[in-house]
Amino acid sequence: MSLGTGYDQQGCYLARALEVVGERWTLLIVRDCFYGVRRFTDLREHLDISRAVLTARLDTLMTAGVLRREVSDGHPEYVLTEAGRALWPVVYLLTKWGEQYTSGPHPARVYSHADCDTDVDDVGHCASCGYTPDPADLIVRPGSGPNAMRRDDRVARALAEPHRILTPLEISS
Amino acid sequence: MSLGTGYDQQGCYLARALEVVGERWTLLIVRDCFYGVRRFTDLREHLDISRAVLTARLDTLMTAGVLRREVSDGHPEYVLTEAGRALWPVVYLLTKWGEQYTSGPHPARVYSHADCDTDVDDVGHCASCGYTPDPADLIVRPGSGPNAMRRDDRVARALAEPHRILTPLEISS
DNA sequence: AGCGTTGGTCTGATGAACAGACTGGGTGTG
DNA sequence: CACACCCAGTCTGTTCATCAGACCAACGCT
Repeated sequence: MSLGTGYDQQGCYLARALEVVGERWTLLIVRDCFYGVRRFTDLREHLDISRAVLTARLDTLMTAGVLRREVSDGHPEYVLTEAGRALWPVVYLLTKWGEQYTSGPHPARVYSHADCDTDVDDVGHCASCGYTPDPADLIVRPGSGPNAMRRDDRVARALAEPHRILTPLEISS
Repeated sequence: MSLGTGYDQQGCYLARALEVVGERWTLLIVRDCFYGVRRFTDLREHLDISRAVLTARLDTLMTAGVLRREVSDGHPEYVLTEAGRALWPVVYLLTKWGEQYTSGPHPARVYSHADCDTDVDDVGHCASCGYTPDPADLIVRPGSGPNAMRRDDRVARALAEPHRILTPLEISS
């Protein structure tokens, strides 16, 4: 996509957005970045995605301005830009939609507002504070349902602990 | 997808949601359904999608419970179910994201609350009523920017008039 | 110098999407 | 009735994307 084979409706911004985040794997990569995954190998291992495709996706996300590549102590890290962080509501709502409308009522992960320790609702609103917190002010933790923690890789194990969104995840080597 | 080649992370509801609405064309089809497009040929013509792929997508959307097929006066019509209508916030937010973060600041379409005639904001909220209206209570109209109305098919012409979302679109033959 | 880890690229096989031809049922029209 | 036309698909051969897995270069460690 994005090379002329895209949705050819230049007037429509939904089509434009989908050229960036509508390809296979892309939104899952973005979600992992929100969870604090930043390294090539960690993304690859957690998503079970081929190296070539991951490289391609990171490239389109970078040229679209969703991710930025930062080299810290020799290793590249992929971090969300402003445009990338603006995708949080989309990721959150789609996850909630999947929870409600694809079989199984047990949330795989629960999100709470760090400032007041209240779980946010289906649209990301914090009832006790009366507003919708930034993703950076949310804590993810695994839910209690049987669907929690199906995978068992280094990233999934790190996410077994409550973790603040948008902060780097500590991944055991 | 959905035939075993899907994202193989059963614990994650985002992945589940993407198996339904994450394929190429799917969300554009859903958006057109919100706009009141209901017939095979109209979808095909407006989206410039191949017949085979449109058939496949309608099938997965129906088995996922997003669309329902209703035969009225001999012709099948595809209408959004409850689960399908629940996708409105996702469609709306992604469109707004595309507007903000892919070049070009001119909204292709503008959405207003039918009850009070106020344009809704970037998260779909109506400032004068103080809540977020249902999609069925919104009116779409083309924006004034240069990006409005690039296409010129029967559906695009019908959408040149202000139109209430989720009501069938009158398409000239 | 040799080995492991990280972050990739390259290659051949498989699967999905595309354009365009074809089909089959219903609907007017002469 | 015969005929054309429209609508909603299916079928086919080609092109393009994805996949698994091999390969490779840079760096660090011992």
